[in-house]
Amino acid sequence: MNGMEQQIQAAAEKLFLHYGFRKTSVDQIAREAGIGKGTIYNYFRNKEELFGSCSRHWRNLIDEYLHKHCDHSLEQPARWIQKVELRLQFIRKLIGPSLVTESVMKELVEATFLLSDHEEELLEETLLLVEEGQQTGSIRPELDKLETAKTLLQMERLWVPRWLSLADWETVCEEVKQLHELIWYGLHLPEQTPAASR
Amino acid sequence: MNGMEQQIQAAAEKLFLHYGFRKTSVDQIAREAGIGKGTIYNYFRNKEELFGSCSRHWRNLIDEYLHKHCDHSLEQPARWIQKVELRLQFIRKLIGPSLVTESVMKELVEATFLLSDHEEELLEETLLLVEEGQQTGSIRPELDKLETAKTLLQMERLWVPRWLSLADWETVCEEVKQLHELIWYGLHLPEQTPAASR
Amino acid sequence: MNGMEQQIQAAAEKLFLHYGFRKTSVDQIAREAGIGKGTIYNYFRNKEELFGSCSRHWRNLIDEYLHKHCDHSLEQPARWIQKVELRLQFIRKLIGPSLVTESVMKELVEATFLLSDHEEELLEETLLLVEEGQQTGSIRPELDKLETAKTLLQMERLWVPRWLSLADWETVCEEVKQLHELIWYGLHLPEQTPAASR
Amino acid sequence: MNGMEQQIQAAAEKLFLHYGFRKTSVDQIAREAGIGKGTIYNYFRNKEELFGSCSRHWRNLIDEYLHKHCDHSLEQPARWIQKVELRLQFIRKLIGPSLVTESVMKELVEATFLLSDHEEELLEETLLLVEEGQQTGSIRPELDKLETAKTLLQMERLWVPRWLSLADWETVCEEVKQLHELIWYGLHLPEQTPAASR
DNA sequence: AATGAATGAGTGTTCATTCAT
DNA sequence: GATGAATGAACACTCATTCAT
Repeated sequence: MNGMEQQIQAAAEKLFLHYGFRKTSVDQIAREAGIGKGTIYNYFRNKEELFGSCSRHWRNLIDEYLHKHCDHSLEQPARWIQKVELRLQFIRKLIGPSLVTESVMKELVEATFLLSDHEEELLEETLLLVEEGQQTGSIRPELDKLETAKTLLQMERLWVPRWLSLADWETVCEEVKQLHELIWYGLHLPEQTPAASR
Repeated sequence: MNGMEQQIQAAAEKLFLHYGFRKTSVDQIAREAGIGKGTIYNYFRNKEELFGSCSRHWRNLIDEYLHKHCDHSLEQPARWIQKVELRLQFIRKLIGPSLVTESVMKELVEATFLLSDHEEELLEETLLLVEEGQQTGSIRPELDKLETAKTLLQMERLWVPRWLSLADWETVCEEVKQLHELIWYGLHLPEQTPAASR
Repeated sequence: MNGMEQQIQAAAEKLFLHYGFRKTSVDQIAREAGIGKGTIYNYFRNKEELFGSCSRHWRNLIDEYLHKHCDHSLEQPARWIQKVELRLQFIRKLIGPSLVTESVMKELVEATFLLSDHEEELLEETLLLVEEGQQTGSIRPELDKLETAKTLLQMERLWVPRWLSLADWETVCEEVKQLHELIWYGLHLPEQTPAASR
Repeated sequence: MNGMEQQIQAAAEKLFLHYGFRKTSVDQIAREAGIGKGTIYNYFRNKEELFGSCSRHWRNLIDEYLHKHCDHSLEQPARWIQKVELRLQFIRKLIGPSLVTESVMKELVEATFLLSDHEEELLEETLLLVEEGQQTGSIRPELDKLETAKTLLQMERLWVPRWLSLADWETVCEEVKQLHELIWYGLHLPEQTPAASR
């Protein structure tokens, strides 16, 4: 990836992160990058592909960031919560201090999550988490592994745009904690354990 | 609200429900309503406001429907699940038999849930639900009422568009059940009750 | 057809006749008509349809003109030649005094000739001409009617753009005469009548 | 003409013959030639001039081919017909087995025929043909040599693109035959020879 | 009040040509 | 001489909004 491609992508990322895919025009990107409009099309087949490239970049950055900052000694569910928070933190950094609407966030999260080659990977990862939890006795063994993993993944995917659109980081942390407590321990009083939920 | 206003809104609702906000043009609405395009602007400041009015109407319809069909004798969490399912059912009815994409659904759900004047009301309702659960002993007393209610509300809001966009009603019910089981009983093994979750 | 539609079409015709379809932009037409670009699309689905409407108009004008000016008392081949000349004359009037390139002319002639509903009509007309010639003894009876008619039609279609692109009307008439003399009497010396043409 | 110039032109010819002038991009040509885009502009002022050069080349090739294959012992009009067919045959070879649209053909034929410096030459050639016909008694002596030659030349020029765009070679031959029969013997019954056509 | 014709800024994309290296 | 990245004018088409009638 040469300098110009990076220059274009940098401009595109900045604008996509602030205005989303639809509300960012190719003209805007060219202007932001300080280049001619046609130049963009020397590096990217079209607007969608440019966005795709940005998404992939974001995903990679997130992966790196998580890899670097995850504390693998943490027990579940703390480790999972940590991961969610790190992810959120990083995307926030990516966006910078300016505000972003929830709908823009949805576009972005969908983009980074929905990369088809990534989806399976994410699911696998979540599946491992569930299995580990069941082996170490922290997750109920009667839960269907795959279904549970899918639900957890979907859950995060649904919440992330909201969290990213909240201005106040403390509120975000509060919500993350709240949600995971709920997911982990449930609403019910423990003594009312179901005989067999499935 | 006079007849013309209703006529416009009825046409708008029909189209918004099928094609979403963006893919419904003002021309289409006028044509559907059998009136001139300009007339719409005598009753609604712009397209967005018209959509807002539709959203409010849908919300009211849903409220009525829930009020009519809720079985108040049900215990928690069955009652909550029932409510979610009723809501889904009703929106499905509203849309009719034709298929709707997930993105259209997101627009709709966001619209009906995000009405700022509605949010509080919904929260209050959910709060009552939590309090009741705690009083009857089905929800852990140590959970913060408000935070829990917020989380539950948000949860539904996030999942609903997904559920509405699934073609197969059985899959929907499966997912609803799955999610609520999770929320209710949590992931963890009951014997590992947290000493103090907050 | 109301005034605005005429206004648009008039502007479009003027420009199409001078610059051809491809080199006339929708912006240009709007500017020429003194209206907004979008207005054009209220009356014509797209640029092609607008061109189609122009073509149809031209064809009708030509038909009218021919109908009015044809001297039906003329014998063949004088009558056919007259028709060709009248057609040329009229298109010239349509275009006005300015010069037009041959390629533009080709576009135009193709457009007016190739209107699918018109093609058959033209062929039929030419066929009648051939039949009449054969009956009155002015056209060789051994010629295949249909093939001959097709050839004649094709011939005119191929020559017209050339004639229309010539600046000098006298040259045009000379060429028309020349061609038709050729077609009528052929190159060969009459005494060498073919026993069998091949 | 050095090697690079030839290399460029070869690539250009190949592409122009398949896709026509407009649908062949300079990028394509450079890629086909395996050189940089800018290099083309070191040898040809612009795309049009490059096309002109290609046209001139084709013309020369055709001339050579005709020179080599013409059977000079043939009588008129058979010789002229032969020439037309040879020309068509060669252009077909030039293009190769792939299909080409009529519009591409028009571009090509126009290009090869319209080269202004070539026109005179072609005319001269045709003139000789007419003169010879008149001397040998196969062409009516009262016809104006120059005018007749011009008409014949133009005739071929106009028909060739059509013939080249027909997929079926038999149909082509049929049409060629049909046209030349017409040109040679005319439509009229020989006994009605005009006293003085001019 | 009702109209709907008119608007024009905005969209993504193409490609012949230029020019710094 | 050779390069190919950079260019930007040009293209057809859309649609929420306005405003004269």
